[in-house]
Amino acid sequence: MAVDTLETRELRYFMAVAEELHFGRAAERLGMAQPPLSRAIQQLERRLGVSLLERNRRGVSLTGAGEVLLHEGRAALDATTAAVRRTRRAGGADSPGGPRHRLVLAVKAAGSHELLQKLLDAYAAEPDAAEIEVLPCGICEQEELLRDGRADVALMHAPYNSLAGFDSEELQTEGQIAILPARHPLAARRTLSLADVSDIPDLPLARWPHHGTYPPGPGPEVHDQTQLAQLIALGRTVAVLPDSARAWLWAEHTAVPLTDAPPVVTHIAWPAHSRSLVLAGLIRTATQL
Amino acid sequence: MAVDTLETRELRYFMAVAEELHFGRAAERLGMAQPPLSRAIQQLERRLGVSLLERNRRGVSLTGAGEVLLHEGRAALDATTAAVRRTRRAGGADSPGGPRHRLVLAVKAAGSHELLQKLLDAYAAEPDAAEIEVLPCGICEQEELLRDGRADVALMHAPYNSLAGFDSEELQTEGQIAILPARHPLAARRTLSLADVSDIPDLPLARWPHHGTYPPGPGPEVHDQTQLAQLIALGRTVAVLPDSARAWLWAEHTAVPLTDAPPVVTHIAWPAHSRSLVLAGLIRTATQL
DNA sequence: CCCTGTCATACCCGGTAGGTATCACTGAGT
DNA sequence: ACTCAGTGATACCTACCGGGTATGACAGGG
Repeated sequence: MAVDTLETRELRYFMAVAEELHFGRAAERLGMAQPPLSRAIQQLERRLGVSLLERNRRGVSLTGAGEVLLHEGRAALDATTAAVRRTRRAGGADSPGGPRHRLVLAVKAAGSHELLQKLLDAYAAEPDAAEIEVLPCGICEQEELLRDGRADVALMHAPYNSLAGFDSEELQTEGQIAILPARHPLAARRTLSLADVSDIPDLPLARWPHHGTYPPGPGPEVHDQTQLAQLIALGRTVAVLPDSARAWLWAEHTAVPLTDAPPVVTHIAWPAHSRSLVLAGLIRTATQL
Repeated sequence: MAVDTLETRELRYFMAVAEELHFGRAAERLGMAQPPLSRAIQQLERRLGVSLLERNRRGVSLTGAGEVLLHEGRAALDATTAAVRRTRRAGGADSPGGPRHRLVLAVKAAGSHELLQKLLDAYAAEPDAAEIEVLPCGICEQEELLRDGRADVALMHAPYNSLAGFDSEELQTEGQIAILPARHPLAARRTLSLADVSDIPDLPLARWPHHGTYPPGPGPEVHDQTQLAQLIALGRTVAVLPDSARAWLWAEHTAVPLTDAPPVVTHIAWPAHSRSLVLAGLIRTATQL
């Protein structure tokens, strides 16, 4: 093999070891025996001319170069699986007499429902509209879905989502509100500040998972809107959300505008290298809403 | 092999065929015989369950899925070679007693020389400064260098460079000037508009290569600043450039501010997934200039 | 009608990825 | 201190498959 190539297989092997930090478990995860895995990693290190793993007594740790390959390799593997997924999708819909591409649009479940509705309606009215599959997902998951090709385009919400690495267009800006139990004293206020709601002794701020982990804090951990709504209704927590959350308020909830919360900007985002005409049509529709 | 994997080798093979649209030439480029290449592509198509190439009599053309794989595969291959390059760099400098990472900074040759100088000086004064290798490159080449890992960070100039797919911070904004032959009548003006300089019959606008190709137009094709300077001095062309180009004007040149040209914004840009501490240090220095 | 250019098929060979058995080493527990 | 459990490395074997050569099938062009 050429000395400066890196096969997908080798990369998968290395990622498994780098994540498990244990050859045996990594081999098990890969569905193979440990010795060939050890050998494969050694060959990889020899070919790259770089030491990737520190074999200590009792376990394995990453060298500096190993850390780099862990990060860069993740991006490369994601790009590869994205290529497979998007090619398969393009091929499956590639019927004769006009390619009927289908786009997968990732949206935070129940986020900006109104905007999504308007977008889908407007796009469906376009003359050469493709089929749009809506893929609901958790917070922050859009980025991963775009990167590994499970989605082609996403609605994202700055500053909750990071637009880094994607192309995007701004769609709408909204203020944020605090959603409180209606019986709480603060619910009577006309406006609130972030400081007001972040330090209520009997009403700690709810915590959402961010890239799989919850930020530290006293508040309850919630992972969907229903859980959150219930906890607020029960007077156990308070949440800060974009204006459009008013659409699903319960009777036991009160929404109070926040004066100093950063505005939430909804973007339509897609992988920067996309060149699909279908995607371009959807983006055009979205920006003209 | 698992049915949903795509080996780097297969991707390289497909890219060669997709670009050459000819199995024989592609095989030659890959340094192999044609039959195994044909077979490899067939296996790939079978495993993906998608037809990638249309084998017409007398040649080959891409199907829709093939077009998608050509684009997505390019990104995936770039990400893979980037992983190798960056890992090698990290490993080479990984001497005991403190990793001495080295960053590669891509800059448009002779672009914003003053800013670059300030940045390098300021960064070198930092307590834990790494070594910065400056990689001069042609117009628009920064993006490619960042994508395939030959560079870690770049100075880019919106709107000439596209920041799509990268993280970036704004460093400076400057106006644009027209650089004319000093003896030309328009050189006497205090200011000019874009319309003034884009339609001078005897002085067509010079054309720079953009991603390898020249835009159409009557002006001369130039690919470096010296060529351009000479053609202007000879009274053959006019150019629109950022303010900082005043630094290298010749005696035979006259710079006239443009009133309606879009401002040029210099950014420092890096791959969105970068997590390197060394890079973070350089970026911090840059934004505090 | 042959000849040329193109991609596909048939067949063979060698390298190598992967399996099993085992070794070498080290830390923990008694 | 000795053993034992757990780790990664080594040795060796096998089977698969990636790659080569020879050739076929087919279409256009002179």
